[in-house]
Amino acid sequence: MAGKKGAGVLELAVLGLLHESPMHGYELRKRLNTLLGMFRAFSYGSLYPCLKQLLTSGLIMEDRPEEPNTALALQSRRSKIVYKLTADGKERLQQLLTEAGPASWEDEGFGVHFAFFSHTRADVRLRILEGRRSRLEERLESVRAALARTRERVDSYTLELQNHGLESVEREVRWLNELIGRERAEQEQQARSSSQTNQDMPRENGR
Amino acid sequence: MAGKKGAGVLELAVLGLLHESPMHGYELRKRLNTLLGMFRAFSYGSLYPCLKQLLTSGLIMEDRPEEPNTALALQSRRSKIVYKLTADGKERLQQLLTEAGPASWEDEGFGVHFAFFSHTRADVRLRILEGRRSRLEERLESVRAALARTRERVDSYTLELQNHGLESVEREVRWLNELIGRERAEQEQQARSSSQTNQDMPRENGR
DNA sequence: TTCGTCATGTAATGGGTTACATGATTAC
DNA sequence: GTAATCATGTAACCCATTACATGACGAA
Repeated sequence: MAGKKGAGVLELAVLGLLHESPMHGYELRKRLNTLLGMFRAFSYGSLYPCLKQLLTSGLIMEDRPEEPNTALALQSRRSKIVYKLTADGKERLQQLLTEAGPASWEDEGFGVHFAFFSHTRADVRLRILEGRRSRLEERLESVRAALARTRERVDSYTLELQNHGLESVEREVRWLNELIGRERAEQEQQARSSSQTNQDMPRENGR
Repeated sequence: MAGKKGAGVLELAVLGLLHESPMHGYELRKRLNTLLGMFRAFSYGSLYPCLKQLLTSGLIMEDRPEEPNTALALQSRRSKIVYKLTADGKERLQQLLTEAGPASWEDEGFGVHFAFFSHTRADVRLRILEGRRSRLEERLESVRAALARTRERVDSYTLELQNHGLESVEREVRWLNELIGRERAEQEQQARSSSQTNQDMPRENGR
């Protein structure tokens, strides 16, 4: 158990998708790439090794529905391999979904983490959104500073590029602001209704 | 000529920056990261090996300005190393700036290629912009198709993510449209003025 | 029966990061 | 004189890609 760094983004994505429903690799990859569509695309060369690794570490298992009545005794020669989560896998997924750190708000990971927000605790969601926002704001500030420093020394295409980048990020920040606002409103509403019924927020007992 | 794949994006970026003015590695990296600000950030761990490789392949050379009057006979112990392009390097840069292929319009390369558009031929610029646009439109189409297929089966966060991605890309397409429009207008104007004067005036009048 | 798609995999490679190690210069 | 920053470099590793190889299955 020492070391054994997970496959980063892919691990979460695979576990998350398999949690929604069991699947075989090929389909997994398609769902992956439509899910993340604009952000990333994985190839088989990374997916299958990842599945293999998850298998050997006991987070997923093969799940052959066994519908062999149809007179095919050896139907298993290079057929589909459907994977599903094990108990350990569910636990691992839960763990991944609970940590709100750089991995969850940097460029590589944010999309995937966001995609599974409906399985994520509300407070974690909020911290991830805020983390990403402040990350982007850092970037904005440093680029704006650089832009102010070098004003008039850059050619028009460079300027155009930096402006477009700036505007894109500003746009994402506005998007995050709106999401954060919604999350906060939701939390308040929940807090209100729970204080009404004299209950403190149940802190995610392990089910 | 056999093999010797260049260091991808970095090679172009380094050659391009050094073409504008000689620099040492540390400064190069800063300029690199402000130039590309929103898109990429390189670390020394990739920059210095790249410089080394460019050095050994003769595309850049050390350029010590030699201002040693100040009584420092051994001023060179671990001092700055300023690099500049060689003739080969300039040629290579020109070559890189002339090819309008996937490398120039895929996500990884587009920003860098665009950043040096002022050193790029007008027709190449146009083809790169159009290449990127059609690349993005492909992506839009496939995501929209997927979205239509799975409508109502996805949870709200996934939907939110996909929508945001979609809008981001649509926005970039609009940006590209405008740039392409400008480029075309410029080309037409140049064509017009050159046809106007091509009978009695020497062609090639630079401003 | 052949072609396109579904489906699973591996080996070689690649481009990059992190963490580390160290020296030089500047500001206080 | 010491801390921060400038400046150069390397080794170990990581995540993923490309290209390849193979096999099953349905439709023309």
